[in-house]
Amino acid sequence: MIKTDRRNSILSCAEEIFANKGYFATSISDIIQSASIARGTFYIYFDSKKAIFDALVDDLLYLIDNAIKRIDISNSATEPLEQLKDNMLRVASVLYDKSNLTKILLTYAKGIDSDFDQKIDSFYKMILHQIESAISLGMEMELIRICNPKIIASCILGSIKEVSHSLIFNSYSIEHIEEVVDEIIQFALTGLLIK
Amino acid sequence: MIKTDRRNSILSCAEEIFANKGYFATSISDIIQSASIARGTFYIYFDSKKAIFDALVDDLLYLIDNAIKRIDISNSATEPLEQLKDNMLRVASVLYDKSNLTKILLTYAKGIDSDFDQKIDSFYKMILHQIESAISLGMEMELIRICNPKIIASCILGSIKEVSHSLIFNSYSIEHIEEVVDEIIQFALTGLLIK
Amino acid sequence: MIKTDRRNSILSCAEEIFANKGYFATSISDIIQSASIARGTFYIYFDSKKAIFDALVDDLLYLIDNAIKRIDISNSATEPLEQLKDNMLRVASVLYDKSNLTKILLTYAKGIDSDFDQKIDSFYKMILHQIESAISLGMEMELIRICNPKIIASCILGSIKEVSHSLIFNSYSIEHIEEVVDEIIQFALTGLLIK
Amino acid sequence: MIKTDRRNSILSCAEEIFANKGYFATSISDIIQSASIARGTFYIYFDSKKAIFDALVDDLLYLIDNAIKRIDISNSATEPLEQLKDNMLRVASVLYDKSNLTKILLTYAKGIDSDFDQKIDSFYKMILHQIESAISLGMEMELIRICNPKIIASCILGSIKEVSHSLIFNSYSIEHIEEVVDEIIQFALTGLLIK
DNA sequence: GATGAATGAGTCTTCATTCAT
DNA sequence: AATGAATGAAGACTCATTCAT
Repeated sequence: MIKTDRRNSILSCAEEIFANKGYFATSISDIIQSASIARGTFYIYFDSKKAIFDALVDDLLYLIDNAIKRIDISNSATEPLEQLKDNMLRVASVLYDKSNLTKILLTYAKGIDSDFDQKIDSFYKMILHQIESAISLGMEMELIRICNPKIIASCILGSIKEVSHSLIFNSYSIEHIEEVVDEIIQFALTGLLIK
Repeated sequence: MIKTDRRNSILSCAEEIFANKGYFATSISDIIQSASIARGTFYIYFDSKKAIFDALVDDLLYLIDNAIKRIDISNSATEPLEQLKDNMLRVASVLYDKSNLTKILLTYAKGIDSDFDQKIDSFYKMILHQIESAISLGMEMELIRICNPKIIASCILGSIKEVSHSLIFNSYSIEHIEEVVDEIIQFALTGLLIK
Repeated sequence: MIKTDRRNSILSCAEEIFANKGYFATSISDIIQSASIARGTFYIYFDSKKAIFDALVDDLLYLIDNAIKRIDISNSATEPLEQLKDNMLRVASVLYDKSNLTKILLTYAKGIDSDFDQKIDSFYKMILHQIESAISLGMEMELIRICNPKIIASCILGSIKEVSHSLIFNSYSIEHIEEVVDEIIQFALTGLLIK
Repeated sequence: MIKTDRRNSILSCAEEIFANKGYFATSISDIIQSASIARGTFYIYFDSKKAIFDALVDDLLYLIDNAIKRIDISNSATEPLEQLKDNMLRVASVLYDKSNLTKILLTYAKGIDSDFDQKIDSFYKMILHQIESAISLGMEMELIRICNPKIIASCILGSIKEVSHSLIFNSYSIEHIEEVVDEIIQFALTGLLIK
């Protein structure tokens, strides 16, 4: 088997197992059994259990990061709201496509490795920071009411995480995604009260 | 030492360590060292590592559960919104008081034990269900606009989780809590757009 | 079993096995089997395979070091030659007593650990340095002919090592030791030629 | 590449690595990387790791063996002492030329393989025996004083080993070799005492 | 002849749990 | 009740060797 293919095959087996059992409950034995390879073969492709987990998480973080485009507020651009929705749809599509990786990310918990903990932390901080900036900008442009951008950014990130969690662990089908994104945006923009 | 006191002392040591290192990175050695007891003593009070973790999480789940009162819509009661805010403040106060337990709950990850995974899952499902019911009720009473209660319930739970996460891991002081709760409620009720 | 006893028992089993099979061919399994303990028990007493080997070698180096007394050339002291012989007898007695440790030391080879390699190296350098100093002093005192002290120090150390090797691996009995020491001293002092 | 050349190229790479890292710390990976060959290629030329090590050591043992000529005591021959010195110079020259092999031999330790251990052992025993015979002969010819030939043979072998060790690991230059050999011979013949 | 992906036996090490004192 | 020495199952990782291409 070609090296790249084998590597991908191992990655994909590991992905599924990590997603279902979590990092600690997953053993190298689980992975090599699922990938039908020998113990040593695993270590040709990955330096350690940590390393393969890292590779998987990196993949997803990279994809999410790339799915988010900075909102362009020049007049020539499409409506900021439209761009926001596009961003969310792109992210949603990544999370949906890579639902196992998303499970891993959403149920990731401290304690594997401090470098690793920090990487995840930094990633979420970066996302929070982007949301916060967007809110602050909206406030300056008087599109968004006065609020505490830090708290609201957390609300928005939390909403996305939790909804994703709900959907992925209840295996929603892709068709509903746009509806879901709309619902979240609507909620964030206008709240729940009847006007 | 009285049995209950010793048990509590072990619990409280374990709580702090679990909160800071996570379940897997915490060893029985860590706990008995911090509690200044012998290895055997630990097993007099708790059946296993799982058991003490379970006891800790149960504590918090119980407190949170008790902090949430079903909203009373009889005329004699206070405003539903006021009741909602009181609920959130009570929960916030529990989370704040038991910040170590909250850390444990917020960074809990799959893989300790399937019974355990399910317990956490059920707990959140129950919370989601309560929020969902409240929203549905609000819709019936025409206080709340037409929306998908499942999704919105996730948004609200996610908001609360993520904001709590933010606050606890950045050690906010208790004084701000009411402000934070207000901000979340305001966000959920009226959204972000300027009217 | 008392901790110290157990530790010593493990040490002594390991000593024999290391002496006979060498560091690499000795496995932890060999040691625990010989000591009749469980795998985990070994690690209560020693951090690693390296660590127990280190402890053993340290023991011997310490004993050898202590057996060597600096030669006192004040008039009040016994003859330097007598002191030299006493030193050699004391060292010989240590090597004989701890013949397994001596086997380990004499057949030690690079490659276990660079820190470790250096420790052995330093030890021998220190011994060489002491011999060299003694020779230089003898030259100054005009007891010893002009020679290259570095080379001669190596000859003397080499003689001692090789003779020890011969004796230990052919299990000589202790009674001959004084005769052997005398022979070496005689050799070093007057050489082989008939005058 | 011609078969012999490739074989030699592998041998020479292995030689250097074994010399610097020792047998156990040297992996097949180290060798094939240094020799720029594929893993399988190594096994075309050598049956195993042991086998290549064996080949290297054999080389040196053969050269040393050949450098030593039995001392001819017929009247027509040169002085026995001159012959002795020639022997030592020839051996020294081999050790110097093949300093990596010499490093390997000098730091060889038990545990690779019992056949192998025995081969080294036998080699040294053979050398010891030759020295011992020469001494005994010298005693019969009344050139050498009465002594214990076994012990003295060990002293001489040990001296040569240790001095070689010193020189090789401190990278002496070839010019000093004759001086060193003279020093050792002088030491062995006349000892250290001022007459 | 050459390659290098694959193998799997073998090692070290960890740690939750037990139990005699 | 308390102790802590002992346990051993289980896990991660290494590396000499093989073999299909």
